[in-house]
Amino acid sequence: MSDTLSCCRIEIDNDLIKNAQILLETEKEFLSTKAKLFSLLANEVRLKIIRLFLSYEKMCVCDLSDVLKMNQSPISQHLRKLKDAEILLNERDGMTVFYFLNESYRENLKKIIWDKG
Amino acid sequence: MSDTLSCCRIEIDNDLIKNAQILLETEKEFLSTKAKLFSLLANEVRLKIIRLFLSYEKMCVCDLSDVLKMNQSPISQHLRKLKDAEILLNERDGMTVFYFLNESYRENLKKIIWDKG
DNA sequence: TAAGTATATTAGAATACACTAATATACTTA
DNA sequence: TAAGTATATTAGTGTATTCTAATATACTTA
Repeated sequence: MSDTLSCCRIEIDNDLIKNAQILLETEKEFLSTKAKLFSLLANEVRLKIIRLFLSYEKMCVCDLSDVLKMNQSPISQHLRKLKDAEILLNERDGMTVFYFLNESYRENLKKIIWDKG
Repeated sequence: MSDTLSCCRIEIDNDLIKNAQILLETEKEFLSTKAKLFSLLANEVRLKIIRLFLSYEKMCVCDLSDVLKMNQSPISQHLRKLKDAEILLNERDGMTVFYFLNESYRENLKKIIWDKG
């Protein structure tokens, strides 16, 4: 896409175009980070997992596998993504690995998920 | 995936499993709807478009095409998705189609996009 | 009406995603 | 140490997403 205008309209507001570009440039990193967060929440299985951790403090992979009636492998893969994003943390207790919410995300996740809309 | 347990752990909390399943079943539609909303916000181009409409009342396809430096076709396609979800509305003025935010979504979108996290 | 403009739609290609199946790893216990 | 268990990882397949290129539609104006 070139930098030339996409149509030849007369009433083009060049200030609007310029200011809007500056706005997006200013918030570029922020919006990119947000989009990545939303893409994690966009998957129903991951959204369910997060929803569960808003009510249940700790769960192991088996618990989630049983609750969601899914094989262990995809559950592990989803947990990995949530852990990479630091939304979840985990700790090992013997053979069992317990996952739990990173508390610094709790309030924001509650708002994002629960607010009307 | 069968309904049988996914591991043979002793300390399984059957009440937790059952209650968690009931919780998800209760919120099933809600979570599914939310996941769809998040999938719209998960695309950087669409997130930028929504962000723009939080600051600029109305824009036509050309405006967005110029601001985002993208061809008209993908912009139209993204706008279609946002319109289908009723996040955006539009109105035609001659040859120009102006898009604008569905005001009933504004506060929620502001919260979702802007809150910390 | 004919030509021109803004927008919408479609087909197709490249990429990303989420699962299954198989296997690897880390830990426990006989 | 050997066998068993919970979790993690990987390869591969089917599906979904997002773009480009081409074309269709709706409107305007000469």
